[in-house]
Amino acid sequence: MVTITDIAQRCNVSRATVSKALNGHSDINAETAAHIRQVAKEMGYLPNATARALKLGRSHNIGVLFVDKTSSGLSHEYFSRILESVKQEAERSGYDITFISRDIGTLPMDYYEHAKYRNCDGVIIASVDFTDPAVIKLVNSDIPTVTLDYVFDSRSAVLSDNVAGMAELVRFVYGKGHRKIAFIHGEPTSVTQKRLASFHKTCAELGLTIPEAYIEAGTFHDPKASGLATRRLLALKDRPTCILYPDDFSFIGGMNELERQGLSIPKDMSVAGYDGILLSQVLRPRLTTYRQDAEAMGREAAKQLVEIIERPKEWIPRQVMIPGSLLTGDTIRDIRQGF
Amino acid sequence: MVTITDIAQRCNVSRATVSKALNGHSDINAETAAHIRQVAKEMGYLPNATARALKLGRSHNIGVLFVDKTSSGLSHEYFSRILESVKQEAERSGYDITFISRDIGTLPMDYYEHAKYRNCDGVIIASVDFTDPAVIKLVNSDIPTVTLDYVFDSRSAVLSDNVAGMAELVRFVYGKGHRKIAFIHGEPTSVTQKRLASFHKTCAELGLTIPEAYIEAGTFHDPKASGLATRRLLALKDRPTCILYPDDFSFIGGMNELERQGLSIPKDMSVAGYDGILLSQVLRPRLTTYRQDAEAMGREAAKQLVEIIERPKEWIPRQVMIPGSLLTGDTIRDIRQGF
DNA sequence: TGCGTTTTCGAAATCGATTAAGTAACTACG
DNA sequence: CGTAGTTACTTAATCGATTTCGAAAACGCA
Repeated sequence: MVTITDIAQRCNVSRATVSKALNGHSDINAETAAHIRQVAKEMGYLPNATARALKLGRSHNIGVLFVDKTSSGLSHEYFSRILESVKQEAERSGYDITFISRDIGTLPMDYYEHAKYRNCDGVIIASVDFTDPAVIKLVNSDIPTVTLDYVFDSRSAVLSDNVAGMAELVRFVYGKGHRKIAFIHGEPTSVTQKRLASFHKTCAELGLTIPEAYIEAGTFHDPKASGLATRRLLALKDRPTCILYPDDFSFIGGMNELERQGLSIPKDMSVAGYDGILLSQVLRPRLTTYRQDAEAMGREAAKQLVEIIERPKEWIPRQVMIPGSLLTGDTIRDIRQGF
Repeated sequence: MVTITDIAQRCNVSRATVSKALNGHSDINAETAAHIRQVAKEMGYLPNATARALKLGRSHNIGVLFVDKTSSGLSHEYFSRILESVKQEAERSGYDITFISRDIGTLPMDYYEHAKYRNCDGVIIASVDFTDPAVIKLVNSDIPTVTLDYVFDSRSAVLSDNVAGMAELVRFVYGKGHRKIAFIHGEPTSVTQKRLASFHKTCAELGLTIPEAYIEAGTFHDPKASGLATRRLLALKDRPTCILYPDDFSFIGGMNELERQGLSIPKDMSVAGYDGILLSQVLRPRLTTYRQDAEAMGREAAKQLVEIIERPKEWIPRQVMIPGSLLTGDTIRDIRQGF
């Protein structure tokens, strides 16, 4: 590896001069600087990120904290899209991405310690149990963090607009004439809480009274749970005409159950998902769903974090709400009178 | 952050002694070492990975190279499973994972330069265009690499056993009485080449003559292409009784086309996928497919790489073949006489 | 006691880069 | 001409850890 010392010898200047020339300091003669840069290029010089990090106390490395659980980790398209987007935006600003987890090697570390150990300049947190003490410790530490879909006091967060999304979905369904709308929700997370509240609020605004039985507890990313919930809904005396699922993937369970009972979508039952993953748009009929803008979320999270890292003085914690968009699909039947 | 110097002062010993005590060198008195370790723990000492990396020339950081294309990057479950598995195994050995890409920040870098810049001890390469000069440069460099599903000379590789997988799939289908088996394959990659060759070889061994028209060119992870290929197959005078798809996800396109033509699976057409992603096993009927053991592949790749990094002398390039397993599913109809 | 050996620890160099402080040499100006 | 200011560069310290070499102390044995 060619180092700054090699260049210095070759140019008959000190290492300091090379460093300054390469970093564009003003106290180096323009010609000298140009020559040094030229030689550096010829020799194929690359700065050593490690040495730089040690000296500057900045690693230009961003940690990402995603859970490992198969259920909602990288296997979930929503999160893999976010990750990809975070990565791209971070790289545009000169940052690399490193995964943060517990227990690196034999030493037991918590998330904070791992991030410190790796000198991460900041951490992006998504898809974790936000009540985990280790997560809370990290968020309350000296390391800048940005969370996704969860707000911590005095910390920046990027949020998918679940309230608007659910409202839009319900209004769309209502617009197609549906009055009996069931909702299978996910685990009791803050996301679920928001969607549920928005569901109730929107229904109330529309003058709908939703029976208790139309609200079913399911699980994110779990077709089996959705299948069972669907079965319970179909067993009701007064069946809903439309079922909203926790997410697109778990809808598959509902799809199977409907098929099993000989009901066709959307003729006999209207359905909608949430997320707008690739699968939802290749199914036929195309699934009506609300697409979360994972790309924008990842991008925004990375931007926010870089901002905190590079301009800590002027930084003020912000919660950025990212809107999604309705994918109308073909799974909501129009049951208005006269249609 | 508490450094080795802090501990040294607190213990009234030199930094050298602390370092040695912490690393278990033999020239430190057992009691002294124990005391130092005790104090280090009390003070919450964590080694600085950056400083260590600079001095030792080893970063304990593994780069992973995945393409960014939406088609087959992280959004593909096969690769996200591999990544997760690589990460877990790497962490067990004390390594972290960093993404490698071109152009970090403003400086244009190729993969090799990026890996060098970050002092990666090794790189795991998957899901890329293996003919890309930048990839080839990396593979032929001084940086240890392990490739997935592709072999470079004098380099270690971990391979999914596509030959055995396809053979097993074909034999299973044959065992159910099918003689007219069509195969929609993916892009002309080495994986496709192997599956195709294995398909032909197995058919020959079974005494089957497969008409040219039964071999269709599709695209991985692309339901649309599979849908079109399916349509062409269904338009044949002498239709196949079974269609093998490039992968589980792209099968969705075939599923839609069959549905559109009023054909039911497996009554009117038998089908099989490849990969064994979650989706395949929540569909009803359950998809017959060959599950690639992505977890084992990621684990093995990480193990191999750590081996190269830590024991470069005794290392010999190896190609490890990872077997998968047939998921019989319910999409192959038994059409044997008398059944 | 004397000399070689072992044990235990420290001083100092090192990894590659950055930067504060210092130093020539040169310029400007009254 | 002398002083102040500018320009262009160097010296040396520094980041946090590791390691070679050396040295003092303790020990062993005749």
